[in-house]
Amino acid sequence: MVLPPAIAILGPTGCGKSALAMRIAAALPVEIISVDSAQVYRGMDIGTAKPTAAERSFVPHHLIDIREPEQVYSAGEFRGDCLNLLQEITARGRVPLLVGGTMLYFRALFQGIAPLPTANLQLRALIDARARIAGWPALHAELAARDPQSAARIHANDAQRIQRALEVLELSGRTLSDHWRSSSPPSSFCDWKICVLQPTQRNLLHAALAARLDAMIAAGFPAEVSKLLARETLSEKSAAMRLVGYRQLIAFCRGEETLAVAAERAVYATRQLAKRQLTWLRSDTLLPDESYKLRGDPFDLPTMEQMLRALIEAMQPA
RNA sequence: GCCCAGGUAGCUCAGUUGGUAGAGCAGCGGAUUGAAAAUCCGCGUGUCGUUGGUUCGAUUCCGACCCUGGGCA
Repeated sequence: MVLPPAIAILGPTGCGKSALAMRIAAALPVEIISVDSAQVYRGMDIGTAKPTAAERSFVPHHLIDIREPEQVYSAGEFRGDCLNLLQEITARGRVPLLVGGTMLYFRALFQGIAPLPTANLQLRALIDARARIAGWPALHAELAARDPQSAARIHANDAQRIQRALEVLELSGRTLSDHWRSSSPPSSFCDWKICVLQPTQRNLLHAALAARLDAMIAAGFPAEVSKLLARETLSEKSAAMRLVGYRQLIAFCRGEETLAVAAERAVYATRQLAKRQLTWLRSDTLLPDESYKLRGDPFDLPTMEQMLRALIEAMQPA
């Protein structure tokens, strides 16, 4: 599959991806596709650092506010939605600009993803119940008997992946490894420009993240969490309520912790998220070919200016 | 000034009946296929406050001093 020309910006949380995107939008006719598993949720604006109303009216944004917090979204759905949007935006004569930090979504787009059965909440509840009695290592042993390849790859403590592997077995009668063999092929994106924002000084990123959380709290983040907690349909175990910041502020909203302590733990969680994102950026399984990449340190302003100019020049219609 | 309790990893603390020490959190590295801001794995040398004494050997016992908290004046 050959994808139409596009620009992608990927980098850890809080490193200025959106700001760079807005500067590109000021110079090129783009539409933004959010590659962010948290910004899909309606009503979760402050804590997910969603683009402002002004930014969203200045340039069209896609894949933001497409789910209620009770619902789920997935890498597979993202791939489908994104491929459709790439076609539509290109047909409108504009350039798709992908911006985000959910690296699994980027990989699903760049490398393809196997056509697997979708999540089945009933079946998951069933597997959870069995795990409570027998323990996850026992279910891992069961997986080892039915799908040795996946069991060898998945750690006995990794409940989430053991559950998924068993779920796929039950729903399709085939092993995960078997599905992977019929994986959709990697896309070809030779006309793409991929900007990788990779901070070289971790302390600068950490300072930016702490400052950003303070700003979020000043902007009413705790009230946003309270409002979500008041929804009777929303479980604290749901994916949305486990998001960085939200999960930690719940303790404050229930009066179990001071704001200072909850905020400190939220900053820890944010730093750990950024670290995992940086691990993805260093991995060579994310993008197949180094040649499409423009790498830069977002805290090194001259480098960023240079990158921006090179990018706009490259995408300028001939 | 006197009395008491402390001083051990970046933080909170455990421990060593004398053979130079380990948890949680933080941090760092890695994995990552419909929950991915999720989930999981790996990584622990630090003047054991300082200094003298006893001892083959002291972070541990004894003395002095310094610092912190509490109490009494």
